[in-house]
This record gives sequence, C-alpha cells and structure tokens, in this order.
Amino acid sequence: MEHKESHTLILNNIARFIDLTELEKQKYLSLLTEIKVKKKAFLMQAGDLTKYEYFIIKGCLKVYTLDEDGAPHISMFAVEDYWTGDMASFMTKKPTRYFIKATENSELLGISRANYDLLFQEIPKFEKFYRILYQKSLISYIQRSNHGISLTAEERYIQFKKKYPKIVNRITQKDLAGYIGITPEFMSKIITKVNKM
Amino acid sequence: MEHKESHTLILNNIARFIDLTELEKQKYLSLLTEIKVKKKAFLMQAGDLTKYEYFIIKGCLKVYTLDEDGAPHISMFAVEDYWTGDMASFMTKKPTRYFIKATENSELLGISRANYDLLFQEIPKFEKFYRILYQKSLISYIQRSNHGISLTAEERYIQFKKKYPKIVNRITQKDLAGYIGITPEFMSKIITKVNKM
DNA sequence: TAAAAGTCTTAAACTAGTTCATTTTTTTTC
DNA sequence: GAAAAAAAATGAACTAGTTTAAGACTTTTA
Repeated sequence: MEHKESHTLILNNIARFIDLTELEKQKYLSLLTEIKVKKKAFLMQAGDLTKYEYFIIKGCLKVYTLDEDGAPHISMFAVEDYWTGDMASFMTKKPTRYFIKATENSELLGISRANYDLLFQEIPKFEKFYRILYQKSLISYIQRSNHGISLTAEERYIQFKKKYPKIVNRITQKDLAGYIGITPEFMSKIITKVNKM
Repeated sequence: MEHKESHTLILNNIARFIDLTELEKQKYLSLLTEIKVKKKAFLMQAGDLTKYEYFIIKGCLKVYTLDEDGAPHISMFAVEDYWTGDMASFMTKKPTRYFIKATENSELLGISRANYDLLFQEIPKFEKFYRILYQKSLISYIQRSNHGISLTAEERYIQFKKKYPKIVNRITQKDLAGYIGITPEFMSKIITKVNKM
C-alpha cells in the first residue's frame, strides 16, 4: 500500500529494526500527531511538561539548556530522520529543563506518552525497536561523553565535521560553539586555524 | 524457590522492570556465566573481542580507554548491581578500544553474545527489560555528556560526589581525575579547595 | 530597500587547567 | 615489618579557552 511521504519516512526508519504488517503500520501511524514548527519557534521550553517524543520529517532543530549565566549548551541538532525530545521529562512526567527551537521551518511526527505506552501493548514488537534504537543512541552518547572530557575543543570540532558533514553547513558557528562547549569567539579561532591547515 | 545469593541479586535487578515466572528465571540463569576477577586483573583489554556483557555481583571495576599519550580516560566505575561492558564492540563483534580492570576482587555474571540473542527468542519479555535499561542509561549519559562540555572540573567533582557518594570512597583520587577528565594534580587541588569550603 | 538585529572576526587581558619536578604519605609486596 | 611502588600534595612555568570590547559582514524585518 502507498503511504504519504512523511509516513514512508518514519516507516522506513522503523523497518531498520523490525518488520510490521500493513495492519500494524496503520495502527502505528494512527498513534502519531503531525506537528509543524516555523523557524525560530519553540517546540518546547524549560518548565513545560513534555508532551511528545519527536521524529523529524523535514527541517532542523536545536535542543539546548541555559546555564545560570544564560549561556546556551546545545545537546543535539535534530534533522531529517532523527528522533528527539527530552526523554527524562517524557518518562517521569516532570517539567523539562530543555529548549527545542527550530532553526529551519520543520515538520515532525510526535508520539504522546499515552500512545507510547499503548504502542507496547498493541504491538509488542516495538519493545525491540526501541531496545535497538536506545542501544544505538547509548553507544553514541557514551562516545560523546568520553570525547567531551578527553578531547580538546579543536579535536571535538574535527570529529563533529567528520561525523555530521551535512549538519555543519546548516547551522551557525555560534550554535556549533554551543554544541562543542566553547565560546563563539574561540570557535571562530579554531575554524580559521583548521581551515588553513 | 530459593536462589543462591548472586542469582537473587541479578533477578532483583531484572524484577525492577519485568516479572518472570520461576521457569523463565531458571532459563535465564542457565544462560549466564560466573566470572571472578582479582584486584588489578583485566576483564578486557583494547584489541580483545568482547565476549560478554557483565553484571557486577561484588567488587569494583574501572572502564577506560588510553589516549595517544597513554593517559587513561575513565568512562565508568562499575560496582555491585551495575551493568557494564563495551556495548559497541559486543554488538558489532569488532575489537574493543576499552580496558576493564578490577580495582577490588570482584565477582560478575556475564552473558555471551550468542546467549543474549537467544534470550530474546526464548523470553521476548527481555526486549522490554533492555528497552528500559538502555533508556535509563541513555538519560544518564545524555546528562553526563552535557555536563562534560558545560561544567567546570570543580562542578563535575561536586556532581560526582552527590550522585555517587558510595563510589567516591572506593576509588583513588587518580582514577577519579581520569573520570572527571583532568590531571591528578589538578584533582588534588580541587579536593583541597572544596573540602575547606 | 533601509534599518535593525544578529553573526563573525580580531585582539588584549585574564582564568582554568596542564606540565614538570620534588617531597611526603599511603599501599603493596616479599 | 622493611623495602619498593604507587598515590597524593605542592609549587612554578606554561597553554587552552574565556572575557570584554569594538568593528565588519550578513540576515531579517518592516
């Protein structure tokens, strides 16, 4: 059966780890909510209760916290075919400390907490999907947390370019600095230096 | 039914997220391997193929990599009731870049990759167990990777003491420095400073 | 399309964390 | 329980990254 483009995208993402029957696909899609968010608009702000976990169909968003001095620390950039949200807040139902802001006009599919719970009852195969999804995310966050404490800012920048070549060109240098964990001024120095190497 | 102490420990860990019948418990326990490792001995060294994922019954181990200069970067301390290993290498069946060394005489239960795969076939409920286990680990690694880039070494030390009060007293200052991501000399300075605050 | 707002660059003075070297204290080993 | 090995403390000289400030460039908005 033919699906609309956004549905094909998310079903392909899921098909990486589990096979669904046509009926299961329909059931799954019925649990999702379509969300559009314009450039510069917020999907989530600190203090909000986290309604959804999100899958990005189109666009780019930054996920960040603000420290006591008001400086942003970006924990991820979410683009097409990525999952994002604040899992801690989504699971505990406590207010989030994160902001999620679109850096481009974006289209997402969201799953609510109620539907997430329902999903496992109705299609237990999704336990496997999330088991593998979380396992892969875990591997990449373990590496990131090691790199954060063991590499210099310059090395982290080089790693980022290698790992996410397509994302580098879609974000500002300032936001990249917020992800690498340095000031925009020092980011500028690093880029100048690395580019002339 | 009565289980031996190490089995009670791991079954309680699993009972946090799923209920098993007595038969399932027996089946699960039959898939595990008992492992003992003496203080200063390695459970794993860079270059090894990762045979097991481990559950710690007793003792303490450090999981770390060595950088080009030979400096250790510790990614976790594993104590009683913790899970550890190198998930990336365990899943991909490629050699690990990690060392796991016992800092105390330790007893573990290991599950091999073959038995891990078998487990999901025989007791599909374990998909849920690992889904939740990985989800919780992910939440804590996301936080750690954010802290690594946004907090000062002193703040990371204070966080560590708050989060793992029992572990602080079981490890050397040098190893703690390797975890915080600083030199032992600077660790010494921070501790002196924080203790007189 | 002009003005406003935000981003990027550069530079000088500063601070957090490193390096290297030495001494003291604690732990391990025989 | 003495000797050896490892860990911890201290200090001086150094480097990676911050802060503040100002000017140039780019993007957004009316």
